[in-house]
Amino acid sequence: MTYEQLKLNNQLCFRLYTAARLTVGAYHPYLDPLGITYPQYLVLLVLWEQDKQPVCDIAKRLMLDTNTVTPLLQRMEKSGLLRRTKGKTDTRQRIVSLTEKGSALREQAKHIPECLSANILEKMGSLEELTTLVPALDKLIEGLSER
Amino acid sequence: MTYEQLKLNNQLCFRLYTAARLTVGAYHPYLDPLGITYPQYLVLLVLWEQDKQPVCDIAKRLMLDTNTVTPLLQRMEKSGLLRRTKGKTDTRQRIVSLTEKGSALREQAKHIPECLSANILEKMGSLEELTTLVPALDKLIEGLSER
DNA sequence: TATTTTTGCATCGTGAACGATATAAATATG
DNA sequence: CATATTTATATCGTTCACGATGCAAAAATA
Repeated sequence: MTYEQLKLNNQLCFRLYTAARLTVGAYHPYLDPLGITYPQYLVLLVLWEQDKQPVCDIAKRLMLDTNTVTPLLQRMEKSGLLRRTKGKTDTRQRIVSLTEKGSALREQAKHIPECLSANILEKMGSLEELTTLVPALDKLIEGLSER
Repeated sequence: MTYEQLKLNNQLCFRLYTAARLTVGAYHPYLDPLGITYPQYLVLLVLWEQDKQPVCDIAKRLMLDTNTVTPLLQRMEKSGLLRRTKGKTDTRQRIVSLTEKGSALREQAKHIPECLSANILEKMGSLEELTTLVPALDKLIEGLSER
């Protein structure tokens, strides 16, 4: 019995960790001109789908905790992408809503997904294998996220 | 033509990003008792395979830059897991070698991969789908990492 | 050999992630 | 109604990830 399983190349998690890092990196050429980071882009995706959400709903959607999301939102408020107002029914809540600037970015971001697909397609030859990733990742995420 | 592609649920990268986070998180119960983080575990995996490597080789192996790896190694040196000595043939290099403590951790870490597999198996029912991830992730990583 | 370029490592600053902890408001329970 | 618990958010500290930059040693080139 050796240490075979302790070899880096046998580790699924390292692949996920690396693939995620590199994929986020592939967004840089498209997000830099908009002046936003990838996590900020994710927040915008959520708000573009539905504006005016409390912090906890955004956090749930991104599967992050508020201690990650709150500072993220504060930075985004500072850069004028959104506003954080006190909730009316529940005064503990902070309702996050897009500013004009935040809303307008949607139009500029519209083509990012296809740009990225094209980019990856060019580098990989085919997107076939990537689509097979989706259900497996979903199952993994579901398994690891249940309490 | 709508903003369909801008929906969070249609984003592969978000899945990768989330799956990676959650999987790293699944290591916590096993790494915390050893007093190391996941990136530190990765460094140890590399050094356990081959001791006494220059910083750049470790960085290459982990597909990270030295500006990430150097502080990581400095912290690990501080906690007594490794040493960083000046290279003899090439004095620019810093040769990283395991200490007694760093080497000894290997025995304790030996069962982590199978613990994690068992853990995930329990939560997902089957590991079948996960093995299909490996070749797709490898191809993605290769595509995104070429210069 | 002298000069240029590249390489290996380090430092700095910023933005995340996340554990731990705090606080006030809402809700549940006695 | 009073008290206990939960919930929504925030703050703090540590560790990463990474762009930008600096520096000295090695390698390449003139």
